[in-house]
Amino acid sequence: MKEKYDFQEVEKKWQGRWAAENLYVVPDFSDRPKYYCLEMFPYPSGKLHMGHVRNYSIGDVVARFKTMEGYHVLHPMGWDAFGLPAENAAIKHGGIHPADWTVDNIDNMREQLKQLGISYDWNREVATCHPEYYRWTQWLFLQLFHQGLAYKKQAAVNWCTDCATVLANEQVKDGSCERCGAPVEKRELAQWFFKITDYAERLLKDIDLLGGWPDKVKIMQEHWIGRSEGTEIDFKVVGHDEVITVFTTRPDTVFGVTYMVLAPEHPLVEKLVAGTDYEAEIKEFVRKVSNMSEIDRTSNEIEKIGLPTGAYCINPVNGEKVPVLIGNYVLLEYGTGCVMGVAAHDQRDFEFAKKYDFPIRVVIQPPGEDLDPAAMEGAYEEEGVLVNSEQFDGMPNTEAIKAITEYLEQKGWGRFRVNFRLRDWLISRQRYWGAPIPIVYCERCGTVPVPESELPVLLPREVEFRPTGQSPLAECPEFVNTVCPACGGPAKRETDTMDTFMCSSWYYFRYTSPRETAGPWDKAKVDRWLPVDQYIGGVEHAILHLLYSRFFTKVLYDLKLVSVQEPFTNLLTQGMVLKDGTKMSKSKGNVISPEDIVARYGADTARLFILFAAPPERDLEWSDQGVEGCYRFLNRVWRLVAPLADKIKSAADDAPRAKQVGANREMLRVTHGTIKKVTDDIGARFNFNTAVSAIMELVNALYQYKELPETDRDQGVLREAIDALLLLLAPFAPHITEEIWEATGHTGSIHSQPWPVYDELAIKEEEITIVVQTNGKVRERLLVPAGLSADALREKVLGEPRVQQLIEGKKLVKVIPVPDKLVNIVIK
RNA sequence: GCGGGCGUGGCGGAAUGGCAGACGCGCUGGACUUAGGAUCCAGUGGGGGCAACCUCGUGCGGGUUCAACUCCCGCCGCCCGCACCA
Repeated sequence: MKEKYDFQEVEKKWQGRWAAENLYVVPDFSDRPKYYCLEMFPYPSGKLHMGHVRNYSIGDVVARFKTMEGYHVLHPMGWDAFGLPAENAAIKHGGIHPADWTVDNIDNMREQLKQLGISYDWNREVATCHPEYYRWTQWLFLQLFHQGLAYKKQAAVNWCTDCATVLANEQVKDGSCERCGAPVEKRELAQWFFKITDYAERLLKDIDLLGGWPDKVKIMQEHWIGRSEGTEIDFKVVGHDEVITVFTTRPDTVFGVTYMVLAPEHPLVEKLVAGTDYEAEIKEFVRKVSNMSEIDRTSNEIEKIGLPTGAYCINPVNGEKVPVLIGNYVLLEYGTGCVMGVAAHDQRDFEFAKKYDFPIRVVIQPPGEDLDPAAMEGAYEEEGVLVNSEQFDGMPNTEAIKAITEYLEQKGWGRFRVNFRLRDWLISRQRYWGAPIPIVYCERCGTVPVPESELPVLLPREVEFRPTGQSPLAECPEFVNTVCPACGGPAKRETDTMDTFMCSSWYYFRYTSPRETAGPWDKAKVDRWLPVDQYIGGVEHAILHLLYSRFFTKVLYDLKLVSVQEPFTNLLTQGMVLKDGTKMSKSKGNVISPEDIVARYGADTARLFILFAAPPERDLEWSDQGVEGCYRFLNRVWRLVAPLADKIKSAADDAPRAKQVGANREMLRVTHGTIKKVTDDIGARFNFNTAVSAIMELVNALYQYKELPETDRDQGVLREAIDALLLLLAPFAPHITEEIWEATGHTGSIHSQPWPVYDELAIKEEEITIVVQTNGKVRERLLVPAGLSADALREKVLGEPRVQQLIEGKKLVKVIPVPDKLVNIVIK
């Protein structure tokens, strides 16, 4: 073994050998229990960033650990390779084709991942932009289409002005594009949607099945789905043959309605004002509102404005005529796009009514109080008893919710209804670099799905990349013009491509049979591997990717294409990598490049630091000095073993544990205690940072131990300790441990060894230092035999002269013995 | 506004309700050395004491308990998510 740790040489050597020996290639089937360890695949943006390094280092520890524990582990990697940056690069730099740009980036990043020594089965690599992959993305689209789950409709959709394409609801953040931050507008366009709302109830209910997910993510999804129970009530419009249907969660307040507000874009508005004095003003207002950016529109600061339409509608329960307005705060997308105004019992309505002088009618009376509408300073939203509500007077409002709904149903004026916040998933994108939607429009046959046998609908290579608001495919006649699969007549292809979240909603199935050509996957293989046992990635995907993937899995389950209802059993959302307290970004100039770190310290150091510096789900503060420390530690391990390697080689195979005494006994104890702690920290707690610190402590103990005179130590004990050290460290620092493993005379890769098992007997202490407290304060430490019962411990401690001194002259109130830990003596 | 998380030395962070600060960084001292920014050893929360020790200490204020960083209640601060949801 060389005297000095040359990480470059070591890492290169083993990366080459692992690849040559196919060490990480996983067979499809095995008798061993399976374990599917998956990290979110990256968008091939060019280079890995520290977030990737963290994500994949965590996954690699889990995968290697589970492999050593004897599981048949699937640990694949691939590329979320369609998407805007490639196309934007083509627009910006001319000359470079998105496909070439993407392939170059993939090659580059694959190389980086290999340099990190992550144990991927590269035979299973997939890239979503590959025709053999998107062929099946298109195939899956067709399955949804045939199920009636894919449909095209004209709708006011989110339009990113910068990306020049529509966005899904989930991709709009604070009224801006989630990706580029540009303002989002509303546009009326015909777009393809997936009916994820059909699955809203199941997506919500099955959150219960996600025991291994962080509560935070589950709550976010719950909120996003946003189930609420309420009542729909029909209000007839005076003088029109129209009905305004309103959704409310408070049908108990229906007798308190004094006006009605529609969303400006509500389809009825135009009809109600046509030909009236109000028409001009309303139309002007609607135009103004719909031209506002999403940011301004949804801002809380904005003043609530209402305009009368001149129309009136009839409250079915009391026959009252109430005015119909439009209001800028009413959202067309939610509920039925209108709100009934109950000023007395809704704070927002209250303020609105004050501003426009609508009557405030109390219909819920708080217990023991008499609300005076004139004196009210805010709405009363709590529970109470109904008043001014005819036959419902005197009923507690919680009961009235049900009773009034039943009454309305009986009369045919309304109905119980569950409403969701979740909208259908808009999957059309007016961009080039995505999977084409496999649909053809024929003048005679209408919308015709491309037959499965004609997939994939290939992306043409030669197109113009100008962001015009139309897909570049639309300007490519060779692509657009086709024949109708149904009648053979001339037809035009759909030119929108699919949201890339569609590609990433099923890739984890594809890994199980990545080269399958007869279908998207081989059912037996999918059944072998799914569900994913551990999924690891950033929280930023808490809603988008994870919700879409759950939706896909449920659809595929219903189609009997997969046998699981949920794709990911356990989810770990890793924290961000920060520098100087903030996210690394080019503009802040605080980016640390993984390449530099690997070049300077090696992959093992980089991985070790990132796992040591913080628990995985918390944010991690980057520290150059911390990296130095980890580098020092690996050097320390090297220097510990280097001079001993030859001796260890020739040591006996087994240290006779039972016979060891003194320092040897202690060394064994530390060794096995460390095995126990590290096994628990990785396997049960995912606390890699404390696992690493336990290994560091083992190394510290070994440094002490090796300084002993040779006659005082046992070669077998030393060897056992060093073997354990290497095995425990192997998932974190795979290269250096492999090198030392070989140098200490082992044959076969360390990564194929069984995980060490601790010996209960070796850990067992004969004597333990316990703490003696009086009134909860530490006063003494005593060495007592291990395993004393509570009673024996009490007697033993009270019998000690030093303890006698402590309690002398005091009144003994109580003694609490905690075996092997402490004794607390309560005295007065 | 609603929901979630966090708050512990100079720093990153440890502590199934049971010795607060493991491990690492930094710092201080020592050893080795021509030299060390290498390595090894020791020390390192505040205050007090020559010392054994004493005392205070986990954002703040209460509570439960023999015992609270940990559990409960009320605040304060920071971070994240959602946000006119009818």
